[in-house]
Amino acid sequence: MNWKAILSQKGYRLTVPRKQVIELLETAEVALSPQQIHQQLQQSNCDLGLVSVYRALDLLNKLELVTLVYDTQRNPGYMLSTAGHHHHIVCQQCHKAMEFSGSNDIDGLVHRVEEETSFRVSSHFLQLFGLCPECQKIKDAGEEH
Amino acid sequence: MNWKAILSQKGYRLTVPRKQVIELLETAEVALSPQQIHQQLQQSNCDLGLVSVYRALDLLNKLELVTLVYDTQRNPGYMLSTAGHHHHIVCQQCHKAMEFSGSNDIDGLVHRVEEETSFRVSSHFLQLFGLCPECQKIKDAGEEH
DNA sequence: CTCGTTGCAAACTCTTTGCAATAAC
DNA sequence: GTTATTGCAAAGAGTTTGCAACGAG
Repeated sequence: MNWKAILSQKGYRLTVPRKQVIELLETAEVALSPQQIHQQLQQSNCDLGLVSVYRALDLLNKLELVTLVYDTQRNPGYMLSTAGHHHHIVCQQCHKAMEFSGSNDIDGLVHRVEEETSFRVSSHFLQLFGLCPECQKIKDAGEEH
Repeated sequence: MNWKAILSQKGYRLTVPRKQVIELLETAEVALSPQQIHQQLQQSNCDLGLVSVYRALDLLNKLELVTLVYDTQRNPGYMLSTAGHHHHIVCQQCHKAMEFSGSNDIDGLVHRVEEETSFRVSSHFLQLFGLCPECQKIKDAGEEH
């Protein structure tokens, strides 16, 4: 289940910009914004336009190969997605992001809210913010004495 | 616990634009974007600048008198907030938004994720999307025969 | 009277679009 | 060769900022 197969299966081409964006995201633990991706690729001597980054991310997002998350300031960040519906926890300090599967836990809540509000719930967005282990250590060390 | 008291207590002035923005939000069931607020006030012969709407909302948000929610397209919308930490359910059709209190239900999830990921969770963002009762009726009626 | 606040215009950031040149297949 | 895709430049949306004029306390 690799991205190349998915792309060509749907009639999309395996182009250099798409390859570079995916390869960068594969090495990144952190969710990256379009601008960050562009910048980092420039520094790796990949001479692609910012517009292509946007278009690659749009497509990959549409194909559910990447996921869009937000930091606490609501800046967008993209990361590779794994199968299924996932939520994300984002480090407020270094912006490292991890997926977790939380749908089961939310089902009860969704049902309660449906009863309370008479809305019919079709989707949800949940994101946690906090500190990753590394940034906790840094913070704790900084707070000593 | 009215907004006038809160404003003046903190040294902010009770100005016309702030009054108009709050009064509009008091009558609105729907979460409104800065632009929508500006437009609707213009139509009510309130001649205030869009910039003032932004600044009023910024302040009111900072004072936690209004809350910022998003629709499925990630357009921002402001609504009056009630006390405590709340989440929102937003109608995908008419953008009507309602608050619900869900923190208790999420605590278990938060603890599980903290153990799974070793992150320390400090805040979360949860928003549900769906159809409000009215839009359900419209949709169901439209789907007949 | 004083100082927070407004309104305008201009700047800014992020994102999208049109179109000719390019490259995947 | 055909057609999707790129890159540029330009447009667009939404938001922020500087500053003189204004008005709430």
